[in-house]
Parts: sequence; structure tokens; C-alpha cells
Amino acid sequence: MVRYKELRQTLAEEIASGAYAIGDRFPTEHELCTRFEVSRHTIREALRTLEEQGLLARQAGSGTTVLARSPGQHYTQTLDSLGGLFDYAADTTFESRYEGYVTAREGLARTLSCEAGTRWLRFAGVRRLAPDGVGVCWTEIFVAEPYGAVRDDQAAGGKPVYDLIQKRFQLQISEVEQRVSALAMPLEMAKTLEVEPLSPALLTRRRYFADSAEPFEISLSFHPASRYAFTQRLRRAEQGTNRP
Amino acid sequence: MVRYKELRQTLAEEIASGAYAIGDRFPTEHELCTRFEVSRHTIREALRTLEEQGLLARQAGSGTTVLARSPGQHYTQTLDSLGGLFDYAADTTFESRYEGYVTAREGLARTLSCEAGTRWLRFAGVRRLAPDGVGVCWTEIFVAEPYGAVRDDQAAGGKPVYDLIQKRFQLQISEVEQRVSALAMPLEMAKTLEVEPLSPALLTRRRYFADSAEPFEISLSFHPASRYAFTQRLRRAEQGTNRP
DNA sequence: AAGTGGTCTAGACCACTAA
DNA sequence: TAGTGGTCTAGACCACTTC
Repeated sequence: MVRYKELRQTLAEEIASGAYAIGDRFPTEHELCTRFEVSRHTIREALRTLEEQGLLARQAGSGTTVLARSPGQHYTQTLDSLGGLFDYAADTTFESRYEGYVTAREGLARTLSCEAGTRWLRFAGVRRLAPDGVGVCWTEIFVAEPYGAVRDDQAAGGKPVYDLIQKRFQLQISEVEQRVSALAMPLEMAKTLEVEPLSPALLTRRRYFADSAEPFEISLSFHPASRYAFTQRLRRAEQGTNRP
Repeated sequence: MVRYKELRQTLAEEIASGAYAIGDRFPTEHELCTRFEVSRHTIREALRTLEEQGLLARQAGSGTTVLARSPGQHYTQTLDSLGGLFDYAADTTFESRYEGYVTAREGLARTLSCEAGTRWLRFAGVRRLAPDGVGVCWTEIFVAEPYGAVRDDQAAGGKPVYDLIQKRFQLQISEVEQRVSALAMPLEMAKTLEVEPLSPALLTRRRYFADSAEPFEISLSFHPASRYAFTQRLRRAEQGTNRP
């Protein structure tokens, strides 16, 4: 085994054993060089990993601090693309029923968690598995007014609206918030989806953010309870590990 | 800006521009040293990040290869603990109503997605925010028969059952599957939770895995639609900063 | 002013790969 | 056998923090 990996392991074991209290100062690079009789480069290579694992924090001018005894665990869900948020195939078709600008009054503003009075471009319609099949859900898409120009692209269909916005306005989605709740299926939607009015339904709301604190798009999907369930898997992961 | 970050950016831009075909050999460290008139250490510091981002692959003896033009994106959700799967406070109290072994016949087996005929230790009861407050949900916990001994620990209350199992049987949760669906609130639960029978409800099912392909615990929680919504946030992550 | 970690140089030897 | 990336040494200067 190479020297810096030995050092890394030695130091990791010392930390794990509790030789340093959390928050304590860790020996300086110079001290470690002397102790192990290696060059500073070798010590730094060893410390680098320990820092990545979240065991140590280094601060130029101030020193190295012990953050944790072991590489803590967490659980992660990873999606290669936002398409994974849906677990029905991406090849559903969207049949637009309404399209136009709306102002979010009290009720809608609460549903969207946006400020009352803001204006949105709204698309609403049915999503189907096959063009003449049964509806999977009723979808409402709200695009913040500044990005209303996507309306032109939308005709092309197919692609998700957030993709069109990203491309047209050179935005990059930084975060997506998803909220899942239950409600009774509203009357009009029930008719369109051919389910019992007021029957239980799943509502997923997704808010798409790009740098700003305000979302540039919000989508609502109303799924009949019998036709959809949202599933996700979370895997245990080591903190700060880099290479698979 | 420091030299190695400049180099990193320059090289990243060259790769992005398509100056090298995917799979192509990238210039050797020596060549880059000559070209930019820096020491090898500085070049290596620049290449290190590009490799972490998945743009380059380096192989001792063989050279450096171009893997991709841009750092590729994915989205991750991170939870520090499994408690984060709930977004109500961890300090809810659980009032047990039923406790005993059950055999999963057809209906239950379908609900749990387990094989018909398997036996489970079942806890069922109400979860409340305050000991005498209104119920947040009706919860059913199914523990695989081999781990039925947690029944003794359970009396202690407080801690989640999967924690007790982990401790008692030295298991480590490797994966959690969560499914969220809607349904009409069953009669008995509606009464206990003081909501309208058959009113819309959210059902979350969580299956806990540890190495085995079969879960060691499954939980079902029935939430009145008005009292609970499941929220999660997904952040964009650069490739290589997290384990996929 | 002294000490820290961050950056950088100019060398060196090694294990490994490919011709 | 020549060249690659991986490791390591022994220096150096810097920006920064702390006293």
C-alpha cells in the first residue's frame, strides 16, 4: 500500500477511536510531517480524502478541525433526469384543453404557494397513455409570466415545458420541489377522466426553481387513485464518497 | 484566480467545444506542462477535477481519455436520516391498538407486495402530535417473522421499529422503497381519526431492505388528506459529486 | 509577527501499458 | 523499451487568521 493511503487509514482510525474531540484542533500539516517523516505533499494527499469524507475541515490560516468520528451515513435518491419523477412512461400524450394567462387570486395562490396577484401562463389538459386511451391524469402547468413566450414552442408538443423554457431562456433548473397530497377528484376532471366525482385522487405539485427564490414553473397533476402511485427508492450512501 | 483553476477552465472549454472526440486521447501531462509552462503538479491539480466530473479518465501507463463534453447532470435528494421521510416532527406519539402475528393472505399480500402465506408481526395504531391531540395517521407496521423478537423492545416505545430491529439484529438498512397513493379512508380508521368515512386519504407504504431481496419491515400509514402532504426537494448535482 | 493551509516549482522513482 | 500516470521529496511564496 502506498504511503498516503496508510497515513489516511491511520489518521481515520485515530479519529474514529475518539483520540480527538469533535471540534478539536487537528495536528497541523507540519506536525504530521515530522511525526510520520513524510513530505507535506504526502500528508496533504491523506488529509484530502478525510476532508472529502467530512471528517475534517481545513481553513487556511486557521488550521484543521475535527468534524466527525466516522464518515456518517445518509440516504440518497438519484434521478438521471427529471423524467424519473414520473414513473409512468415518458411517452404519454398531452391533450391541451385550456391555454391562457391567469392571475393567481387567493385560492390558486394558496394552491401554488405563490404570492396573490402574480400572473401565470396556464396550460391545462389530459395526459393519456395512448392518444385515444383512458386519461392517466389531469395536468395544469403554470409558467411564470416572464417566460410566457414558451407558448410558441409548446405547439411542438412532446417535450416537457420546463425543457422548452430551459432551452429558450438559457435557464438551468437548480431545484425541484415535489409535494404529494390526496384530495377528492373535482367534478370537471372526474368527467374527463371518466371516474366517480369526488373519488379519492392523488395530487402531485412540482415547483421548478432556477437560481431565483421564485419558481419559474409549477405543475399540478390530478391522478385518479386507482391509476397511479408514486414510488421512489432511497439507497444508503457513505457521506462524501466520490468514485463509484 | 489561481493558475490550476484557469487551466481547468481552459481545458474544460476546449473539451466542451468539441476539440477532442469522445474516446480520444487527451494530451499527456508532459505535453500540457510544456504548453502552459507550468509544473506537473499544477496540471495534475487541474486534471483531477476534470476526472472527478467525469470528463476525463486517466489510466497509469496508458494515458488520458476524453469521456464526455460536459459534466452531465443528475438530481439528488438527500436525507440525513430516515426520519426525513416524514415531514411531521419525530416527536409524534404512537398509540398501539393491535399487536400480534398475521398471515398475509391474498389481499394483504397484494398490499404489501409480498408472497401470499408469509407471516408478519403486526403493530397497528394511531400516531398523534400530542398524546391527547387529533390523530395524524393510522399506522400499520409489519415486521418479518424472523425479527418478531422486537416485540419485547417495542414496549419501550419512542424509537422507530426499524431502529430497534437494526440494533437488536445487527442489521443495516441498505434501501428503502416508498410508495405514495390515494384511497378512500376505511371506516374504522375514519372513526378513530375523526374524519368522514371514505373521505380522500394518502397512503404511504415504506418497505425496508437490508441486503436481502425481501424487506424485513413494511409500514403503512393512512393520512387524512387534510392533515398531511408529502414534500421532497431534489437538487441538481454535478456528476461525480455524489454516488449515483 | 508567527503560524496556518493553499498553491506552485523542479526534480525523482515507480508500476504499468503499449509498441 | 519508451512513455504514461501515480507517488513522493524538498524546497518556496502567498493570503489568511490569530495573537
